[in-house]
Amino acid sequence: MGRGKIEIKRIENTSNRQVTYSKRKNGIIKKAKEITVLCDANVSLVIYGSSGKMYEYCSPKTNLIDMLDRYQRLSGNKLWDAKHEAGFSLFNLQNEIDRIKKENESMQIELRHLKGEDITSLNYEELIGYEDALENGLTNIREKKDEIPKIMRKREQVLEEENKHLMYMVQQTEMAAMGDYQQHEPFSFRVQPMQPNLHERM
Amino acid sequence: MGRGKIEIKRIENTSNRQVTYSKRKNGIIKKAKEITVLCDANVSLVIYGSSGKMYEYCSPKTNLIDMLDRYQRLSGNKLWDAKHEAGFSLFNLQNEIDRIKKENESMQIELRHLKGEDITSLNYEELIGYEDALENGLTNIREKKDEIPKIMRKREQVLEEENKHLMYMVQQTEMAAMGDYQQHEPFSFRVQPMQPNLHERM
DNA sequence: ATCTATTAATAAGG
DNA sequence: TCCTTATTAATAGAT
Repeated sequence: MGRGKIEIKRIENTSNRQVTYSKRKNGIIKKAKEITVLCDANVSLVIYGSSGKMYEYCSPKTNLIDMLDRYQRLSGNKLWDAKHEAGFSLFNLQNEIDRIKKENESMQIELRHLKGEDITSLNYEELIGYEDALENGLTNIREKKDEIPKIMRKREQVLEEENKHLMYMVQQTEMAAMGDYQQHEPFSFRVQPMQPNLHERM
Repeated sequence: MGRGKIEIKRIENTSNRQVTYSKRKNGIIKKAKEITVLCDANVSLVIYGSSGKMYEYCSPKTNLIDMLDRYQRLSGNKLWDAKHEAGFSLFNLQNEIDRIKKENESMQIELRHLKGEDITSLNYEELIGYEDALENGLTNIREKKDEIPKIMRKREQVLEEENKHLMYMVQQTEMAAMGDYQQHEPFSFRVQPMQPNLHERM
């Protein structure tokens, strides 16, 4: 439908392709809106081209979640498998959500168990397993915790030494200033810290 | 584009609406496929009408997850907010996924911390917190664990008593059978267990 | 972006 | 649903 017929294959001329993309994109969106109004249909449409900009349309009064739910209800996995060749993807998205939710749930349960909640349903072996895990965790945590006083002591020592060094520098500078009345900013030099990388977490 | 011009408003005649829906649906899907091929575009399209059947198209080599990711990257939340009036929904779905993923991640971290892994970044207060949680969990788990031998002993006792009772019943029955040679199935009665609901988990 | 010749979509009818 | 066809709508190429 234009000055000439075109074959449906990739338009090699970049600017022609861009122009056609823009025109046809608008056309599709218009059609989507029209079918929505004319036929009480629900449409969800997302387009992006090589330019990168993405456009979307979703008919009012619905959203993709509803559409997914509806799709799930209306089509079994078998139908889905049959349609897979089209490159459909909504199902994958739902699958991902399901997968994450399941993961979530099992982690929640494990967390509760580790905290000693909801453990009525656990058998002896499971209880032993959690006990071991907790003991192990406790050992690790306590090891780390007990390290901290040592680190603090070390840090204190380093700070003390740095302090001494600074005191010495200050004294030296004051002495120098005493002998030089031209000096207006007696303490303007930069003292390099002796241990600049002492940043262990506490 | 037809025998007459039509206004873009709901077609009240049901069968006309159905027919138009079907034709236009095919038209949109065709257009979607065409723009995909002609312009290297990516299109995701879902349609359903009042009939209930749902159709979808998604261009090859992409899927909705990729499209969502791309959308997220290309458009800030502000753009999203501005577009909200359209009834768009993909964002909601992505938000849900993000939310669950975040939840997931923080649980994974908490689990690792409880197991004493990746604790280098924890400060003293956090370490104390985990220590308390672990001690508490350990107490609960051990309490439950220690209950089990008691339950087992109790169950053993009950079984022993039940055994005695059964022995007695068997003796009685054998005696009765001795005095009655017509009896062909001497042990065919049902012995009721004394404590039918002893099903505590082990 | 706008124009317009031409093709494509489709409304109405069978 | 499919076919036909008159008519409108979309758009390819040019400006």
